Amino acid sequence: MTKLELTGRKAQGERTRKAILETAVHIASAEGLEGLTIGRLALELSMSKSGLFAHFGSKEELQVATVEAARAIFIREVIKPAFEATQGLLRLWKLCDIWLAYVQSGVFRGGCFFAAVAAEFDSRPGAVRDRIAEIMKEWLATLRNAIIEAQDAGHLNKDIDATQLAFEFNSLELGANWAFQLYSDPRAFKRAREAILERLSRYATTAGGPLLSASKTRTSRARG
Amino acid sequence: MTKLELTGRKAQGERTRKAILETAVHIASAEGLEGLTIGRLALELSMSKSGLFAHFGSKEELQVATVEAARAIFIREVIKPAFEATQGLLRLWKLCDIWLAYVQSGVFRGGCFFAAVAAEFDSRPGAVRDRIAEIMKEWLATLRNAIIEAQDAGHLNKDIDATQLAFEFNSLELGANWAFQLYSDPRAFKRAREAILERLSRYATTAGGPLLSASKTRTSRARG
DNA sequence: TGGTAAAACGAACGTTCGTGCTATATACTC
DNA sequence: GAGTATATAGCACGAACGTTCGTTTTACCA
Repeated sequence: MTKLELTGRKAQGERTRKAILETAVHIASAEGLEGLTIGRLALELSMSKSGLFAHFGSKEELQVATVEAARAIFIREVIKPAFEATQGLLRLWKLCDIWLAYVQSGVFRGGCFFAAVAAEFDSRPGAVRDRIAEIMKEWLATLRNAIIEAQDAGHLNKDIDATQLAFEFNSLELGANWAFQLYSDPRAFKRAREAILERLSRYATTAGGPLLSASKTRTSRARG
Repeated sequence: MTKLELTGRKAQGERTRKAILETAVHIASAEGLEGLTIGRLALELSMSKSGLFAHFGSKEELQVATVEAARAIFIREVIKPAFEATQGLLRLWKLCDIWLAYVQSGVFRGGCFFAAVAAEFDSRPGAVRDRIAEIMKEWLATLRNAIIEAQDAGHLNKDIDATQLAFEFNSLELGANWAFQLYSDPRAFKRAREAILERLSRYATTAGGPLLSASKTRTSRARG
């Protein structure tokens, strides 16, 4: 019930907090969670530093909240759409394809939020780093699960190592993000897709193959 | 001649500069080029901020010099050792294997220097970003060249796309670096090696195959 | 309409940042 | 040993950082 009420004394604060975090995610994806300064954030939102600060209590809390907000966006924009596909090879492919499309779309100036902040915090112990590591592990586990489900559905060869393949797909996605951010070259996404599809089709059973080629043309049409 | 003289009025300054940059590379690999502050650097080297600052003139120049120093280390520790191998499949494998071993060795607290600073500066235009992009392009070109040489030597199938394969290898290396920095899991290197070797052996001709298996056992023995 | 709690503000705190300016210490040349 | 260029130090600056404080505005409820 408390989640649904849009008015009330506490409602305005909640709305402001949401607006702050939305801007925070955008800034942080480009300038990092440390480059995300409270003054800069306040300026962008036309509010006072102190008024903004009161919503969080410390910079670290702001950073953690920003990470959490980015996770919600990621789930909404990538995970959920991919999970509309039926479990199996198609969903696995959708997870990768939508991830790449989302990064390429340029919704965030800095590309993948988590790739950016993971590199920033991987040598900086604390609550922020811990949460980032958890969330990226979630993502890796989601990939791995999708692989196993595709195996269980009979779409994918059963004797491939799901952890290994998830690692490879994740690496290719990170590689595409890296190349696009540094060279603005959209061919990086094509290369990542090609590499992923090559593996999928090589490991696909006769039952899984058709699923894949159907998805491939559909995606191309949507992008072209 | 000027390069060889180790004494002279200008010599001391050169030596200090070198010492500064060596420390700078270590700090920057972990805390980033922006987290690399002049005060912190001076403290670590037991010298004054202004005395240190005089060697560079601006923070940006210090950052560029640090990037240059990291490049020199990378060439000395990865490129040169790999180029001792004969041109062809072996050298290609060495480039990847030594890169992974170097990151795994933990010489830098923050893992691959360039992976770290590329993520930090990819949305920050300027001389630093430009130099980082150039150097990483050099690395990608080195990989691509090694692939083409392996093809020319008859070790590798001629109809594979060298640019595509270089992208995939680079991605797997970045992925291993990412996983190791975030989870301290050395299995990430094993996974990257496995993925690279799988591709190499699949694309290897009958002439190239033996080269690879010889190198594989040699590396395993060296690491065990 | 008056009371009240939440929300936002403005000003200031102590630090640290990069960057000047000026002076001193060092080491080489003549 | 005097002269000189180089290398380092000391000190101060303006700006920005995260954070705290007391106050004012806003919006709901009785």
